Order: sequence, then structure tokens, then C-alpha cells
Amino acid sequence: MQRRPERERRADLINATILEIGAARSLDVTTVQIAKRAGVSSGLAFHYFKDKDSLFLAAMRAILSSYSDDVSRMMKSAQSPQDRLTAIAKACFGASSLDRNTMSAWVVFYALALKSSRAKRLLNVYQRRLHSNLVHNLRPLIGAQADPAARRIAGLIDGLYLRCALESHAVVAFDGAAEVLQAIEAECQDTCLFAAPKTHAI
Amino acid sequence: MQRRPERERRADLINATILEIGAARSLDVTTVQIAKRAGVSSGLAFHYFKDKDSLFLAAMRAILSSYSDDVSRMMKSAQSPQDRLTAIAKACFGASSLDRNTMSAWVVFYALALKSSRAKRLLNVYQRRLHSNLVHNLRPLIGAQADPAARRIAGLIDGLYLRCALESHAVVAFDGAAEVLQAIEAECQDTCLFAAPKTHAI
DNA sequence: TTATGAATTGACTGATCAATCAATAGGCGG
DNA sequence: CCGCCTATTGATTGATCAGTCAATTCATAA
Repeated sequence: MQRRPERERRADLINATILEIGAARSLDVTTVQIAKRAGVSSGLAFHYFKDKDSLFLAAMRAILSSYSDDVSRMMKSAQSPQDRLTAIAKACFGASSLDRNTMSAWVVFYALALKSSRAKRLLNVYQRRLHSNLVHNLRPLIGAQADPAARRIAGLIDGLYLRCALESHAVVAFDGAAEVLQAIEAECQDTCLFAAPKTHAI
Repeated sequence: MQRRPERERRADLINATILEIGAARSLDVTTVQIAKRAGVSSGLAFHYFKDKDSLFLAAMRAILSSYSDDVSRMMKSAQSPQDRLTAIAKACFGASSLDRNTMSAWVVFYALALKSSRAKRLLNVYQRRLHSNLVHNLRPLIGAQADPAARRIAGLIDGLYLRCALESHAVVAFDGAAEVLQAIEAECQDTCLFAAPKTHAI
């Protein structure tokens, strides 16, 4: 019985939840499994989280905020709208987002958002941030077309990510970021203001 | 105890399964619920389907083949590649695909495909057919770029559909087909061979 | 050292549900 | 009308699990 501060225990349990969901590739995981993976008893899981749903939502929040951090970090060093769009695309398909457990959990949480309004609300935060990021950086390039174009780019990101997650291959064979950049370039060709930094060929 | 031929009973049960999954917005539906919705006892469901999984897969197959029929029907009357691409986009966001129960079930089945190899195989059939349809009709327009472009368009369709399914509004506010056509147009602008029939403005 | 309270355990409960199966009902040929 | 076969029923079983709680362990301060 090793004692640790609440902060770390919660983190352990959240992490274990993501790992178990990733391993099972669904929400069909028991609290005993999760607790065991975290190295604690099942009772402790309920000590720190009201119920199983709350634990799932905490795990979802963790994934979304880790993604959010990725985006922020990559945007920091970008100067131009073009660079920032590239940063967004790379963050979506960066190493931490492409972790297999994370990908599976993400898809599972998408499905969860269908029935859980709390999960849906979390997803909406992610979606709105992505859309706003895209619009903000597309507007200098294509003006009023930025909004509908951003909708399409965001949809494309989700769709490609979904397909990645469903691929069984251990390593993903194609570069999602490059695909997204290609699409952005296509969207901008009207006014020809966007030129992809380097990655043209897929 | 009303007797009906096997064919119809199976169809009833499959339909009830989709309705229940749609209502619950998840796979958390009991065989008793499904059977009741189909107007039979739970035992009969197991008489016609080996187990619950088989029933789920049958329902998934029904949705995919209904979508497939939509595409075929709409492609029939199309002559040019442009028209056929338009037909594909419209079929994906046509009335029968946008039925709320069907949309929910579709998303749920996507998640199911993560863990069930049988479900994944069904999804692969759909994905390959869509990709092949797209490539076949893009090639006359953009040649060698058809393949990567088709990957993006297919991803966009999945992503937009996913977002549709997550929208809570009873009626979907935006026209997915128009978005897809707009993206196709953007992909073709290099060579300027594609002009959308009419729907430019979203 | 002892007392206090917080962290941790894991056995237990009550509910749920997939799948089974013996019993019944209905159609159909003889 | 009688048997036979199949469709259909629904009570039952056996397993699973979320969540509870009384008991136990540990850290810390007095």
C-alpha cells in the first residue's frame, strides 16, 4: 500500500483509463481492470472519481488538453499564417496524437459524445478552437472564404484522423499533415496566396 | 403469436436493431429491447441470429448496402465524370443517409470497427468502393493526382458526416454535398477541368 | 509512543443481461 | 381430425460489474 498525493493518483488512474480503453479499443473496460493497471484497488478509483463516467470524461479531457498543448507549442514558433496553418496540421498528426492508444480512445470518445452531453460539450470545445484557429489564419489568405474553407479543412482533419485510427498497421503509412496541407493549398488556389513550405508530394 | 417468414423476421429484427441503437445512440441496447421493438420475444432474436454480435453486424451490413444502393441509383442517371462525382456527394448526404438513427448507428459502427475485425472488414468494403468510385471519376479530370485527391475527398466525406451525426439539431443546417463539391472543385483547380453544376454558394 | 485522520483495500451486494431451453402455439400434409 | 414440424415464447441461469463500506494501513503531529 504505497501512498501518493491525490494529484498523482488521479493522473495514474486517468492514464490507466486511456491505456485500457486503447487496449480494449472500446469503452468495455471494467473499473477493476483500470485500477489494476494503475496499480491500485478498484475502491480507490471510486474514491477519486464519483463514478465510471466521470473517470471516462476526465480521460477524455486529458486527451483533448494534451492535443491542445501540442497545438499551442507548435504555433509558438510560427510567424506567418502559412506557418501557423502548417503547425496546426502537424499538431493533429504529430507523434503524441498518433499514439495508437490515444487514437483509439479518441474514436471511442467521439462515439461517446453521441449519447453523453458532457462528452459532446468537451468535443465542442475542441471543434470550436480548431475552427477558430483555422479561420483566423485563413482569413488573411482568402478573406470571406475562410469560414466555409475552415469547415472543410476541419472536417478533413477529423476524417483523415478517423481513417488513421482504423488502420490496423502499427505504423501509419501516410502523412496526414501533408494531406491536410495539400487540401489547404487547394482551397487557397483561387487567390494563390498559400504556398506550402516544402511538402508537396505525398 | 403471429407467424411470418424468416426473411421478414430477420428484416424486422435488423430494423429494430438500427432503431434501438439510434435511440440509445450507442451499442448499449439489450436483446430484450430490440426484440420488443421488433414485436417478438428475446428468444427469437437468438433463433435467427447466432448471437448479439451477429445481429449488430447484420444491421451494419444493412446500413452499408442501403447506402450502396443510393450511390448506384444516383450514378445511373449521370453521364459525365462531373455528374457522377456530384451523384456520389449527394448520395452521401442524401435523405436516407441523413436519417438521425442511421447517422448515429453509422458512428457507433465506426467505433465498433475498432475492436471487431468483422466490422472493420465491412467498413473496408465501403471505403474501397468509395475510393474507387472517386478515383475513377477524378482521373479524367486530374490524371495522376486522382488517387491522393480521392483520399482527401473520402476523408472529407467521413469527417463532415461525423460532424453531422454529432450535431444535436433535428435538421442538419448545412449541405454536406455542397461542401464536398466545393472541395472537389478546389482539388481540380490546377487543371480547371471541374466546374460545379450549380451549387457554389454554401 | 500514541492518537488522529486520511489513504487504501477488497469482499460483498444488487442489478443487469446474454444466451439457453423446455414448453406452447400454429400451420400443414395426410 | 390427427400428428408433425417449425416458429415462438418467456422463465431461468450463470456470469459480470458498478458502486459501497467496514476494516486496515500508513503518515504525521502531539
